[in-house]
Amino acid sequence: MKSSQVTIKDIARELGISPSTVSRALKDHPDISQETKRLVNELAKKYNYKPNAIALSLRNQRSNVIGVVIPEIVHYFFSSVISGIEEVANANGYSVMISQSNEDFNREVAACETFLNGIIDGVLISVSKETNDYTHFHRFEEEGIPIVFFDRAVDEIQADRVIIDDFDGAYQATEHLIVQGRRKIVHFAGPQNRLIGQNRLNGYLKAMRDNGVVIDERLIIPCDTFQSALVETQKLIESGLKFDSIFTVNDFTAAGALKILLRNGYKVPDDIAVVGFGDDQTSLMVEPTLTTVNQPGFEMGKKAMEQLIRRITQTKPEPPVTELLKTQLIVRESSRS
Amino acid sequence: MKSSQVTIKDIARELGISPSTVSRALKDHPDISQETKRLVNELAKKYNYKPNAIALSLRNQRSNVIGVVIPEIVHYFFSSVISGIEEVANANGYSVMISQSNEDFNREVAACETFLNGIIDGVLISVSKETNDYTHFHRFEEEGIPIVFFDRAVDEIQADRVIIDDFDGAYQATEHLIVQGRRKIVHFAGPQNRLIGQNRLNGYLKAMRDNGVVIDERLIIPCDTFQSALVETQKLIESGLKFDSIFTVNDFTAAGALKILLRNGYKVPDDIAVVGFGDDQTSLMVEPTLTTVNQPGFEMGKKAMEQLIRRITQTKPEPPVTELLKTQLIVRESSRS
DNA sequence: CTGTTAGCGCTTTCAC
DNA sequence: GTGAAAGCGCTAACAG
Repeated sequence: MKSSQVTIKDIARELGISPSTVSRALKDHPDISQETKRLVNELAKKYNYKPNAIALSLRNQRSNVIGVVIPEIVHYFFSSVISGIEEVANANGYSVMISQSNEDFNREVAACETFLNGIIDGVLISVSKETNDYTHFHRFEEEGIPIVFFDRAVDEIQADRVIIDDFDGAYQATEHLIVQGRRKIVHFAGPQNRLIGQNRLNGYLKAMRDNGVVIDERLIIPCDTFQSALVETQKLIESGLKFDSIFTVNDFTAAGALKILLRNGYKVPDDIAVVGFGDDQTSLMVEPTLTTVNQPGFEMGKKAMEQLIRRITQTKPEPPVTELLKTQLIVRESSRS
Repeated sequence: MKSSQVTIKDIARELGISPSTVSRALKDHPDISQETKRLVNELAKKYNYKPNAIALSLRNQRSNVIGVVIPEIVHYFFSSVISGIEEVANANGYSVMISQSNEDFNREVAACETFLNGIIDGVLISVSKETNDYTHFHRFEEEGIPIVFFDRAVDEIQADRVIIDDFDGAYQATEHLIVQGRRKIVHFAGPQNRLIGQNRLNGYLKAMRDNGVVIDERLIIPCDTFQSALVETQKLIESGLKFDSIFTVNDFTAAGALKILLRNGYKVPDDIAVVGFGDDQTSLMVEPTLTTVNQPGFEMGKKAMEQLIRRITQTKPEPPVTELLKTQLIVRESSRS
């Protein structure tokens, strides 16, 4: 933000006309003569004139900047969401400001504080795992700044949300295994204090019941990282429990399970089938390729941003909307009989 | 950016004093009486007053916002860099605006254009693979906006850079293979219009020469994605050329090569050793685990942001600085004899 | 100790 | 068809 920017004043001075005329000429205002417009535009191009976004923001009370509060960018899913957000933002003249909470409550609050300084027109939020107090979100409501929650929503706040149909995704994945003839299906489950973990477990349970498969509680194991999957899978094998497949809460966990299975001499999918969740890039890279559930992250980002723009530009208030995005089962080698 | 924000004027009106007094009171200016300060601060707290960042930016000619132009956030490495950038930015009161080029030249130019609207104090850039024309970068120089390049720099622009010692990393990786007794080492090389691709190739070449290994040009193949590695590795095998190891420009390419090798019945590392670059999460998940070169992404982000802040706040011009970050060879199963 | 004024860059009434 | 003036929110020089 150094001083060398050309302003409307500079052009006006050089042409011996007033700033207001220049402003109008640049916006092709009908009152201005063709000749003046020509002169102004010529000079603007020559000096690479760009309207000063900050001055515009101050004047218009709109910055065309939106804020994103997101747990951790380093997950493929979240970075896909950001790409979707950016896609729609760019297409509509918005810029995107990003702040990570790193799943830490205090950082989330700090991120929201920063966004309350008047610079943003609206905010997209995915709530951190730690968060149980929602006052920092209320501040946006007070200021009249629209919020759209994505992926991780909060019931206590009246706002739009775009979320994944985790239940259905897990249901499809489990039913797929059953259709392939599997019955002793292990589930490596996510944390049960979060909806996402609950919904995926519930989808698994429902699919089992609907298909008359006996549920063995011992096959439902809390495990949601690559590292813990290495440990838990080995324990599972050594436990002597019979199982013919594993459905995991995410792809990293599946990759860990897969690795340990192979190292113990199991054939995948012949002996044990493996299904992940998320359609992370990794699912294509492991050998055999991993059956998984596609989470439309990019799509989610797009929808969330579209909804936010709708809120920012709406004239009359409308009730909050929840958009549920469908998942898609992607069958690959790790489960194909 | 709705209207409900409390301003200095509002507080002044309610207290029957002037806006300037309020402004001064809020900054604890020595001229203002304790009583007035108390009154002002009380009201400010009561109404949740926050200084309007946009007005401040316009006034100070500094926004405390920086821009980041980055190829693709969805790579673990780049998102680590962003985390590093954010870490330092937050600690110093800066906000971060992100724009992805998706390795597309036109999008990179568009991203730069947007950042030229006066909203940013400085910019961090990692150049897209496609970029061969650098005029859009020059615009920042003209406007007096400092640039720091990270990871993918450009010789044609005089600016700070924080880069990985790609040459040394590639040298170490290659020498490691040689020490393991490999001689016919394939290199899947990155684009040669980027320093990063050049340096990694050069490191490979130097290590070969230093160790008296004959260089076979046919074993140097342009290939830098998972998908292309699937194709190129198969072609390589079918070509009948003899090789005993592959060193790739990144881990995804290594993962692709690994997959095809295994599918063709090769044992890794017994028949063919594979070494990647980047220490992506994937390198641990594939089977066997992948020997790779650690790139300190988070560190890079921090250093780049620190350097940018130095530029933004510097009083007298100083010559450009290049910071070279050391890599570390991580030996895993894919190359251990 | 506090108020007035001017101005950051831009637009938009209102006036001629 | 064009200009002058006011104001978005804030601050700093200048006056008292």
